[in-house]
Amino acid sequence: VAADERAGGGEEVLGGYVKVMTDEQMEVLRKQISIYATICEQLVDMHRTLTEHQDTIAGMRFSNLYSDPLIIPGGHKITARQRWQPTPMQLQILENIFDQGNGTPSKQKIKEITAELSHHGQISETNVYNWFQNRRARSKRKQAASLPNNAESEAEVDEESLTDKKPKSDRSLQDNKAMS
Amino acid sequence: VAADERAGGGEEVLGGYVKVMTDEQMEVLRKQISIYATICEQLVDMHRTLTEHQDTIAGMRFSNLYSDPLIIPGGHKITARQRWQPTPMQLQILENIFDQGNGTPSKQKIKEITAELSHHGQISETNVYNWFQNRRARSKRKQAASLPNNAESEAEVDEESLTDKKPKSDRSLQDNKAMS
DNA sequence: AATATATGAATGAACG
DNA sequence: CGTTCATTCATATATT
Repeated sequence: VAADERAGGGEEVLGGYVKVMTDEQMEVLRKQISIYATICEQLVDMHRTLTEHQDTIAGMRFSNLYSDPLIIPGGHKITARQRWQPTPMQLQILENIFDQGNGTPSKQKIKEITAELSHHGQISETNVYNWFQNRRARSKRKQAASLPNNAESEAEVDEESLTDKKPKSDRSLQDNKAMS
Repeated sequence: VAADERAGGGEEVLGGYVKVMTDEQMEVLRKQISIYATICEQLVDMHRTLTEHQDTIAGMRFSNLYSDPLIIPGGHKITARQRWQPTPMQLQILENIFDQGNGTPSKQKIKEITAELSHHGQISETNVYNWFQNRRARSKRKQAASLPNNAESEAEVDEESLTDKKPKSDRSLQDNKAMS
C-alpha cells in the first residue's frame, strides 16, 4: 500500500499520497493543451505558407526564427549554451519517434532524424544519439525502480486529446513504495 | 495505494468523483504544456516580427490569431512542483554516511539507505540518489572554488570562446557500430 | 515585494 | 549499455 508520492501537496487517500484533480481541472488542462496544439499547428502552417513565397521579408530572415537555440527556455536568451539543448520542437519530434516504440534508431535512422531536426535548430548526430541513449536508459531505470514492488500508477491520463503518450517518464529511481 | 483505484481514472472521495494523478503524470503534463507554451511564444514572436511590417500576407489575416481569450496567461504554470526535503534526522544520517567517505553509494546501498531513512520520514531512492549526487558535486565545486588562489587574472575570456568547446572524444558515434 | 542563496531535480555528455 | 559527472533549471527559504 501507500503510494509514495513525494512529501506534501498531496491528499491522503487510503494511507497514501496521490495527486487529486477534479474533473473540472482535468478539463481545463485538456483544453489548454488542445489549444496550444491547435495554435502551434496553425502558426507553423502559416509560417510554411509564408516562406513558400519568400524566405526573406523586409530584409529579415525568419527561416530559423523559431529554431533559434537561444530563445528556448522561458525567454532568457542570455549566454550561449555550452551544451546542446533540444528546442521544444525538436523535443516533440524526438519524443514522438521514441514513443513509436521502434526501438533503437539505427545509424541510418539517426542520420535521417538529425536531418529532420536540423530544420528546427542546431543539432548533430551525436546529440540525437545521446538523446536516445539517455532517454532509453532513464526510462528503463525508472521501470526497474517500480518493478520490485507491485504494479503501480499506470492510470492513463490521456484519453485522446493529449498528445503525450510516453508510457513512462524518465524519473530515475522514483516511486519507491518501501516505506511501510 | 491503490493502483486499482487510480487505474479507473476516477476515485470516489468525499462522495464525489475526482481525477487522480501521480506526480509522474503531472510531470508529463507539465512538460507537455510547457513545450507547447514555448513553441507558441516563439511562433507568436515570429509572427509579431512579421506583422510589424504588414498585417496581411498572401491574403491571409493573422492579426487575431493569438488573441484567443481562451489562452490562459501563464498557462504553463499549472501547478508548482513540490520537492522532497530531508527531515533534520534524515539529513544527519545522510551527512554521516557521506562523511564516511564512501564515495558512490551504488544502487544497492541506496536501497538500504532509503530503507533506513524511511523510518524517519518520507523518502524515495531517487531522493537519496539525487542527494548524494548533489552533495558530491557541490562539495567538489566548493573545494575548487576555495583552492584557486591563483590566476584568476584571465577572467574575461569573452564570448567567442563559448561557441567552441571541447568536443572531446566523439567515439560514441564513430566507433560504435552496434548502435542498433 | 524583490533579490539572493540553498538545494532538489533534470539532463546532455562522458566513461568503462 | 549502464553509470557517473557536470551543468543547469526550478523552487524553497532567507534577507533587505
